[in-house]
Amino acid sequence: MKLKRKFYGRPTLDVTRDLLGKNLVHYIDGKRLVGKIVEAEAYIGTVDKAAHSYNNKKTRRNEVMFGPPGHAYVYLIYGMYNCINAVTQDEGEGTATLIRAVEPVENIEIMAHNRYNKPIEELKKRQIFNLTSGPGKLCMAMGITNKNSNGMDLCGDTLWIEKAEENEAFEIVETTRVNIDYAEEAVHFPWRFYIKDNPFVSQK
DNA sequence: ACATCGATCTAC
DNA sequence: TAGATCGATGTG
Repeated sequence: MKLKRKFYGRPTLDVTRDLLGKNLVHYIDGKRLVGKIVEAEAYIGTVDKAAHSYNNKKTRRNEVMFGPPGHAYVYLIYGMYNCINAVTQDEGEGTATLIRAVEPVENIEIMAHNRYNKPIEELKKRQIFNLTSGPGKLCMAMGITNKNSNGMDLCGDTLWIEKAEENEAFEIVETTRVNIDYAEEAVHFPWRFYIKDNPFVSQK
């Protein structure tokens, strides 16, 4: 069942925690690419020096962050990778959740092709666990780019998040975020959440 | 117009 | 641990 806009229009930390165990779905070329969200981080612009939206700064890149909740903020990073966020809270607040890792659920063989250009049978075990275990990796595996997905309505029919049919119980780990060394005091905010012991959680 | 850099990943 | 790679951003 597809998450509704009301789900996203809540405090960012609640949304971030609650996204764990949900399925990210990209309907592309007539196929559902699906991954279970196992790691996510909150970015809360007003008080967060790690956020693109810090200090209420709107730019052409991050304007989607300031739009209504339930939309995808997808940006290009390091010239070659994409990262996907879900916009949260209320319009104008500049808050979002970065999806950092998923576990492949449907059409993993397409993800293998998107990542390694090889049939899945030829992948080594460590390559399987490397398919979607990071924000850039999962976007590559699921065919999500800044060009095709930035600003996409997550309540539409192309890119969305849905409740899984069933979920094993899991424990949530709450810790500090990754690769934001420049963010001064925000470095210490415990705004990274992941499913304990899940092998698709990103390293470090 | 131009220099800088990044919410990353891979290969060495 | 260094290098890839390029659009967005800030500065002049």
